[in-house]
Amino acid sequence: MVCSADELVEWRDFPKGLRVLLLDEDSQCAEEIKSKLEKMEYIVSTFYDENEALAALSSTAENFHVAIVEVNTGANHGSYKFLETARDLPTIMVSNIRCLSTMMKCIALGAAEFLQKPLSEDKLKNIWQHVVHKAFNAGGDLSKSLKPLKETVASMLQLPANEAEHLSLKPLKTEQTCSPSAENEVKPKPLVMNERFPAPSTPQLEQGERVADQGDGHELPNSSEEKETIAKDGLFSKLEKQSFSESKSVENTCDKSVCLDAPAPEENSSLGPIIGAEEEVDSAEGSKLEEGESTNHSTMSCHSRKGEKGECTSPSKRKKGIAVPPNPCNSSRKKMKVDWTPELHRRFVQAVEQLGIDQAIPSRILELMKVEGLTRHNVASHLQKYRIHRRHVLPKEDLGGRRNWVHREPLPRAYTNKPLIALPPLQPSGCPPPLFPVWGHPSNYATTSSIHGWGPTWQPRVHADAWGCPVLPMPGSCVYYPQNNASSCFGVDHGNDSGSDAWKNFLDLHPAESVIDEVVKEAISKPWLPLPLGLNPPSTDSVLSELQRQGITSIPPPPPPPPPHHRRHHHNHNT
DNA sequence: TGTGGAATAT
DNA sequence: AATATTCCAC
Repeated sequence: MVCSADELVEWRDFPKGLRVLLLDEDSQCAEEIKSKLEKMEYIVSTFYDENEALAALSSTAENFHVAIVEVNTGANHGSYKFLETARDLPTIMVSNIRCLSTMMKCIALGAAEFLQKPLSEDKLKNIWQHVVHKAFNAGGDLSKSLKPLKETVASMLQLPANEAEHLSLKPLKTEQTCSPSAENEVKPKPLVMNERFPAPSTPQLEQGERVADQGDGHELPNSSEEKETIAKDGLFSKLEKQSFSESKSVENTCDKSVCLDAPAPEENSSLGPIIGAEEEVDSAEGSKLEEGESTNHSTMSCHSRKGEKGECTSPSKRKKGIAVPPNPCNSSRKKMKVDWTPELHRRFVQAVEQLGIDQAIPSRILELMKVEGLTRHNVASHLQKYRIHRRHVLPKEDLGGRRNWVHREPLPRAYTNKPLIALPPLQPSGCPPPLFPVWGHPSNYATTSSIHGWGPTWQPRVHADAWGCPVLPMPGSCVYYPQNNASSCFGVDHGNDSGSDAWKNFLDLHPAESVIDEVVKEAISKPWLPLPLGLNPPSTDSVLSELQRQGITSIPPPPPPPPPHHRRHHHNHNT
């Protein structure tokens, strides 16, 4: 793995401070291992008796980051006991024996790895990987010693902690929970942490190493025995102390990200992929929103801001020059960018419909949407676009004489496509909708991001609302369009899916009632706008008759002609 | 103050 | 292009 100088500087004494619980009945052996570990600046606590070890563990569980336990065929049931007890401590089994079943058992019981003695320095040196792996892949029950570790590592990698959070274990799991029927099918490929932090032992060691029986190692960023002289605290020690005293190790993250980010494609080994996030660290107002919005990581993705590769700390960006201590914890957290997935958007549209286009204001929409973590700003922003789209697209389409949404060109495949996944019904008043999995990570659908349905080609079929995925008249359930199927919230996809013609027709002929409602409302409030049903000529008469047919007879006096909004104008406050 | 919205920034 | 931010009249 190629590391730049900066990187090396940053990580050179990385494993330093990692606390290792060493359990080996053979004191000789234990000493040996301990000595090696200490040479690498791991902090070792040796136990010759398993109960002792367990006792120590239970009293100060969080004091260890990793355990190395010796197994021998003999009376070692203890080893298993330890293994079974210390579940959340990454445990590496070591042994002289080569017994597949023993190995198997250890692994099955949760051992992080099974190493064959003798232990090479390389093997020992890299045990930190298990710690990191555990930190990022363990469930919610992260031991206290691992949490700070995780945060810091994430920080150093410019990986928003919260992102790391949901990337790790439970990542896009949500999907299953909310859409029971969403089986296997085309589910969005979850961006799992594993992809980023492959289990230490096996595959990921592409750098070659660590298969239980071979004893070799590879060079890691910290390949530095000679660096022992460095006075700096090891990362681990820093971590646990939570003494994020902005020691440069933290601040430098930016530079690091730069250098890590830059590397050639092929070299993106374990670190490569992780570093996707560059973002200026503006702690100040960043953290402001943080609390409020970061609450639901499951919903929002934390994208990094594009662009600014290197200038993470560009001073020019900071407001008022208020120097905020770069707390590693938030320093890497960014404002999250809401990804308006089809589901989220659908919710939005539904809320808008429910309120009526005229009553639809951010705060109310937000309320109706019941999406935890979503902010009024998010909604406002979306609403703005939504309105713009309506204003621009709808009328325009109308000009063509016939509505585009009437003649079906490219049929929004999302509505007709096979991978429809039924979701539990939306309860307008019920519990907040389960959040959807994928609005998470850019990388999840990087390839589809461009298709957000805004293109000129996009034509809602049922008018509904140009934008929206109309709420389909599916009794009791809605549809969720897996994001990876190249149709984002607007479900644009122009394939011809013959198999779903019936469905298409159904939709064409039976717009959802909510859609109709909306159409009616809009027709009432904005008679000057083209009638949306698309089935009628856009003449006033038609509109009126349609309305009457719907039982609506009272029509408010036409408000002054269009000029929609526009009030004061604006001066530039650019840059 | 806080909110809705348009204008702008990223 | 999609979102976030900023700005400003209420």
